[in-house]
Amino acid sequence: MILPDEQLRKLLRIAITKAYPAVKDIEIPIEPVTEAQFGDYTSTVALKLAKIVNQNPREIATNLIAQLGLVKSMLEKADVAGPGFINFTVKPQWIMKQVQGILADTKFGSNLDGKNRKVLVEYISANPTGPMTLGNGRGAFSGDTLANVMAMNGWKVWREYYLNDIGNQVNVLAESVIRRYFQQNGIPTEYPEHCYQGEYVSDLAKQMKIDKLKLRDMTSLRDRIKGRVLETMIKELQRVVAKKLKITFDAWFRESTLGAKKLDIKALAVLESHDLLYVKDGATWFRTTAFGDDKDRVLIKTDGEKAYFLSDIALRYYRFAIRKIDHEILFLGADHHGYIGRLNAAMNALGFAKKLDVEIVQMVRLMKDGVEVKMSKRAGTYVTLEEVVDEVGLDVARFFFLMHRASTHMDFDMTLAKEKSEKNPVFYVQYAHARISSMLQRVGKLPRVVSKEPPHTSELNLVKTLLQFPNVICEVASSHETQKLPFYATELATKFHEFYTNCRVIDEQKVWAHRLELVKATQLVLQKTLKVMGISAPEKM
RNA sequence: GCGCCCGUAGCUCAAUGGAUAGAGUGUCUGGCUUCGGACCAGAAGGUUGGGGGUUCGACUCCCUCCGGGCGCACCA
Repeated sequence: MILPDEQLRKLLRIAITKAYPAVKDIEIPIEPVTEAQFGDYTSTVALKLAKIVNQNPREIATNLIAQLGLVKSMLEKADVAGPGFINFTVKPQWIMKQVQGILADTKFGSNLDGKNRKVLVEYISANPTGPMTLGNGRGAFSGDTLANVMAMNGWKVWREYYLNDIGNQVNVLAESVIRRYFQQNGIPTEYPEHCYQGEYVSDLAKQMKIDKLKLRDMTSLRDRIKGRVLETMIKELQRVVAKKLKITFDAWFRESTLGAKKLDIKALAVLESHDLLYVKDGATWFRTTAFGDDKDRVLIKTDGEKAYFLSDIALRYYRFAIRKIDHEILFLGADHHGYIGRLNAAMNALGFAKKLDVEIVQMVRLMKDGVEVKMSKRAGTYVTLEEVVDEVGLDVARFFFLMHRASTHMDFDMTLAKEKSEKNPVFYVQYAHARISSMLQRVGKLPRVVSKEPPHTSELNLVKTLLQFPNVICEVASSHETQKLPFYATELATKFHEFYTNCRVIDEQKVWAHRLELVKATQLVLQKTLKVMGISAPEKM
């Protein structure tokens, strides 16, 4: 089906070609208008043209309207307003007719912009050294939702969780477990600062069976149990992701795989071939400053161990050179934002510039009764994501996190979230869906009747909101701003509730046919909106 | 000190450089004999942190100051 804004854009493009043949490839913005006095849709294209053709924008708008041609089936009128807006008033019958289109189009909202290219979305990727935090949750829901949206945009989506299963952190975790175990079994030991402080370490220690007779030094003890500890932690992460967050990944990719496949060596060779490596103070450095980074970075440490950054380079080499991924979207916690510079340097060096988008997910400040709770994995003061989801419910948690732009700092007040759970906007949206389901059930085999009344404003507004859905999906896909979805869902629910209040669908013992269609279309779009956010659309509440 | 993010209604947050800055929540006032009142209608609430600049037009872009968060490792 053809959307109204597409249609209007097409008309304007023709008008521009006629009136201003010299102008090529100008972007034509079309926006829906909420205030009735300005019509249904508006365009600022005359204002944009003013700079190009050096002419009064109102004059341009008048010229363009004169060239609009015959579109009697759709347009009521087009007029100039303000500094040079072109306001379109669309015929009510035309708007109402689009409901059929929505119902007939099983792929309504989807498009083929992605051209079946491969996009890899990496999100969460919380380290297996502790429970997932609220910040992880934010990235989880954003990433998962954006992946859904990209799929609707015709991309082949691959969801990946990158698991840092090697490195010093694993040793620290194992040491923490051992020391806790000692404490639990009356073996004198200290518990140093660098060890993980959280309760979960004690739980892990209780699960571990450490053979006391073979106690030697910390290092050998550590090496003996760290594999088991790590796998326990990974299983725990996977349990929460699958069972609590209900998120499915295409792969849980382990950092250790990179070494096993010798990808780090291959990536190094690429950098070497571009003369981007040098040795200083016994370490191997990558000249990232050549790509605008603050300083060069070490890839191989003096002790011969690989630095963490090398893994990330190898990972990109794997994804782009071997797996031939077309694009990557990486969700990173804000505490890693300093990392973007060197990641981009790596992408440039490997020849994959601009193929990586890094989305920074800002910290979540946890509040309780209006007071901030300082959270630290290391200090062991935090509320886990699992606790929050259990407390407020997955739908509430997802909607709440998605409502906020990922780049903004946000407060999450546990007390408030619990208190307001009945009034949470997600219920408002779900209620609209439940209401529809109930209506459709009631309709049954009641006789359908056709109305000759002109459509009510609430009906028109509802249809216009439905017609916005494909645009919302496009906007989210290109901007990566997932908060547009919950806002759209709320608006759609509002428009439906208004319609419901003002227009009867089931009247006495008969059903108004065109309104029934509208209700069905609304249900369809509501379901799609909720589904893309990963939120349920209940029949009853 | 340097870099990134943020500052919008009492609170939590929206707003491709466009018309009178909007929602939810909280406060106040109304609305069900009939499709689900977890709803609807209305009121009040703002110098968009301050000050400059660019523009026909700035919450949005640039400069500066103030306030808050986070980074600045041969840790991961």
